[in-house]
Amino acid sequence: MQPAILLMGPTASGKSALAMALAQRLGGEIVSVDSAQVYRGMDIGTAKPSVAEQARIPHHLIDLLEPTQAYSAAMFVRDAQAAVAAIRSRGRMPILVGGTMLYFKALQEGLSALPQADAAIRAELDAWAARDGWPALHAELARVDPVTAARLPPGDAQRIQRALEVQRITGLPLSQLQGHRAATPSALGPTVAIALVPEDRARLHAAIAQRFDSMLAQGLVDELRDLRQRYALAEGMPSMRCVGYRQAWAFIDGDIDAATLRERGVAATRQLAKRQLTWLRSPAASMFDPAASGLVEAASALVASSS
RNA sequence: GGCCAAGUAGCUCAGUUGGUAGAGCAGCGGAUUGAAAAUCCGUGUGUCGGUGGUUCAAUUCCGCCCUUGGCCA
Repeated sequence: MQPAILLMGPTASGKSALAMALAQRLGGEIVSVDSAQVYRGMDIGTAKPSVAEQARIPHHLIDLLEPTQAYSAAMFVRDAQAAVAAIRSRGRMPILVGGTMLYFKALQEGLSALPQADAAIRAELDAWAARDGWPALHAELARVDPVTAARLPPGDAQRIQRALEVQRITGLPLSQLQGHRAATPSALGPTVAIALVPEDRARLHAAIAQRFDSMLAQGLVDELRDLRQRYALAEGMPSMRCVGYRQAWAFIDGDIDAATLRERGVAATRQLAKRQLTWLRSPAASMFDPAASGLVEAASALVASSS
């Protein structure tokens, strides 16, 4: 079986261009590993491949949902496995490219058998937290799942909420359910992993600033205005928490001026890149095959020639 | 040219009634199991514009100089 290529790296590192070049050369199709590109209409701020690019090389897992909906790591694993299988069945090479490292990890290691999110329970927990604060929910978690509570800081709202949610739905502590992981190595088959790690942080920062400026010039703010016109969007929705959109939202509402939008958007992108680099350095990254084949040299050459 | 104000962390600023300084943001490091472009944890030595003086001790008081902004010529 042909290996699947896993191409990961921080935002603005040139992943997409490299993926296109690889797909062209190797007869591949691209699978987006990106939690933001799944939303329809969010094109500029997610640096989504253009229509022309998508016509040239087939892309998967883009434009899956309305911006009012929510995606998840589990849905990604399901969708990505299906996409990889379909690409292989056509005799082509799957090229998974993106910066959502949790998705790569979930795909490679599998997820425990846990219930999916429950909006009603989350709303209830949010109301509780608004009244008593997250430390109170952390205390509740310590009662029903001491192991998870010990692992989480009292301020980690999202994980505390998830742990309580799982406990309520199943009646079991998350820590117990997370014990065994439903690994799915066979689904992905052999892989070759390539990580694009920028050699110089200052240059990455410059590229990020330049790219955000170009998004603004392309009409990021107007794109969001149109989306808000067409959909009943709310600030807390996963799609609206994406880098750039969150800041543009505040600008449209008049909370910040244009200079602040630019400054905060660039900073948020830098912080995203930093977190992505932390993933790449972490022990979790060693789950990926040490990229040993000549593909890596070929990829490096492509990167060099394109930059 | 004269007068006034301001020069303190990358940025915006606080502060020390004289005992060499601290917030927010940024940056940096880390965590990461159905919202992950999310969520969270950790991390603050900087000729306190320069230089002379007073003092046991100056970033703080005084003189001179430099820079920036404002007002007057």
